Amino acid sequence: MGVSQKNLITLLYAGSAGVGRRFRKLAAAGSRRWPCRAAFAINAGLMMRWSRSFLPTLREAPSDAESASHKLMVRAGLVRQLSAGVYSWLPLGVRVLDRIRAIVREEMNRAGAIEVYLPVLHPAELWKETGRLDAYGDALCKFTDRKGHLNVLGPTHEEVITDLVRNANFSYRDLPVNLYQIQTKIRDEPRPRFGVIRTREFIMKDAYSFDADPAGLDRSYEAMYAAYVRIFTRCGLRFRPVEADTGLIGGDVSHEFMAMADAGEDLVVHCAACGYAANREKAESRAPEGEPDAADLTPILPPMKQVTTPGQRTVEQVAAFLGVTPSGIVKTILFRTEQGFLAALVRGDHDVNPLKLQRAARVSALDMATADEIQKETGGPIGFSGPVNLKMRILADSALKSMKNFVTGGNRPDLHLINVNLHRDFESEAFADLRYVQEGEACPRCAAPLAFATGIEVGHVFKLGTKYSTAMRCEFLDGTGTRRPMIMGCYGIGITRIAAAAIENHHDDAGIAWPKELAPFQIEVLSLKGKDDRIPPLAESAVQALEQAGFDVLWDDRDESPGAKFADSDLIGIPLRVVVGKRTVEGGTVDVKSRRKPEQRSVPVKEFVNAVQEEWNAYRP
RNA sequence: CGGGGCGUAGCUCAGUCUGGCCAGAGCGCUUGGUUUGGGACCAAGAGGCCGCGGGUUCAAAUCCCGCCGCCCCGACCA
Repeated sequence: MGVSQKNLITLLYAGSAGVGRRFRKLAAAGSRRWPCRAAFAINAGLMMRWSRSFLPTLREAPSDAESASHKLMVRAGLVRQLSAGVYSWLPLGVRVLDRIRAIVREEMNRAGAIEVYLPVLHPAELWKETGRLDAYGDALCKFTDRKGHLNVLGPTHEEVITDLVRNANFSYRDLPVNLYQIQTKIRDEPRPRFGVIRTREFIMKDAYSFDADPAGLDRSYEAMYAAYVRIFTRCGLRFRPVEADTGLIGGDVSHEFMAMADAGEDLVVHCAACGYAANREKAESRAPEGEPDAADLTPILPPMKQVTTPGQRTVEQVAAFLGVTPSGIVKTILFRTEQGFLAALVRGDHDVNPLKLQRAARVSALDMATADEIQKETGGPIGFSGPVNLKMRILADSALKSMKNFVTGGNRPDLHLINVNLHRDFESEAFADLRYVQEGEACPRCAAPLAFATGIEVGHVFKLGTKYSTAMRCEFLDGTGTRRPMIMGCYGIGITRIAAAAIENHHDDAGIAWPKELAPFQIEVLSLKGKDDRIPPLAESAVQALEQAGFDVLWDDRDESPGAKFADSDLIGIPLRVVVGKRTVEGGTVDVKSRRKPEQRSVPVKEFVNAVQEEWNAYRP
């Protein structure tokens, strides 16, 4: 008790001096021990006064917010919505974006990628070259300029980067090259949702690699994959790389990086036993073993029979009507392709996966047939299609191999067939995996049951091959003097999405608890002034001591009640909190608290910078 | 694109079904005072094209028509 204010201020500074000097010395010596902190040691950390910034916190979440991250981002004053899927970023949010961008830059540069900055405004001609002006669909924002030229607001940048590289006139000696940018993308999403997770305007890091041969692409891809693991680890995300489908383009490798969270839009199929993970489009399951081929049993099978099923269109209706289970029914789904119509056969309780079907059928476009088309092609109405006497390509899911005496549509109104059997009653052109897996099925690698989980796609790496380089003649001269298309890869990261995913992964009822590397500030100093005018100068000296130690500090210097400050502090989720108040004046101590721990430490002022440093080192992730 | 819901103060919402005092509350904001270690208290205030346009009516936040905006669910499995 009764330490004079001057002494306290002196002590607060003294506590920092050692740390500050140590950082300076290390920086001067070019030490690699604290590469990230070196700059801060020379130029002290940054300080912001709450009262002079723009940090509008809200006690209540806006009514249109649904997910935890959406509510908290608005309440903590990180973002404000302007219109559907369009957000303004406020100072605290901007600082989070800065941290994410810094991590991404560091890791991309470390992986050998080179930063560029490409336009958002693209001439439509470029998009015509690859056919994507039409193929991209309604999500592409277009407008006509004053000269009457059609322009595109870039939703992605394959065309622009490919144009840039083809005009650079690279030879094989210049390859590989990997160019990246951090840029705002515009996509007219049909349904923006979950706050900043799916928006019409968002920040993305996109990288494009150009290689001379497939082995080079493999190396580029692996370098990006490794960089992504580092990036999402540093961002503190609970993530998992999952196998993803690439469609028919090249038939190559693709992985999505999913932050596992309830607010996720994507379904991840994974195996706890062996680590297999894939998205819903790509996921497979192990076929049951030892099933007899239906053909072997043909002689003892009962004859196929027609049954009247008035108005029974869906699998559920037919199953109930005939007293069978959906797994005893075969669904016949018609698709329109560029080569005409084809029928996909799957078990009644299974669902056709158009991507797998497209691949198996080797067609480039696939659309479900309309009711009119079904009537015309099968002779029967929708709901009564079947493979018997059907005159078109028929592909069957592998699960049909072990089925016998099943039910199908009869291609006539109110008619189904029972005791239908493969080979005897109809033929399938091929058997293949044509369906989505279901939860609990056997893992394709180890046969353990597969589990489902939702995730937020925060990154995607993709072996493009030569789709764009061929279409746009992005070529290089190889060692023999031959012109060859470059082999491309593309690699995206949703910058704005990471902020939301990090909050989904790190929050509690009171608010956000930022991962160490994403926090907008490292320390928040609360001054609980009351009527004591000696406290603000003490708080300021504490802030300065922390700055000198290299920390970025937010100082809540507002004239608010303690309760309001504590509540806001928990809400915005700065990792470490330092309280300067009555106890500092009376007892010569400040309170240091980690956002991740329930209790706080009371430490003498002369030791407080070291205590903060200790807590900072212990803060995970 | 289909279905559902909502639109009243900066935020959360009541009032609308059953038309009728000056359109309300809490939070936030301003001023004064009292408070000050977990969203303080008292008092006085400011703040509304009741989403927009049209109609019905003596009278519309409220009823009718049209439009716009926002949110949620779904997007064809025969």
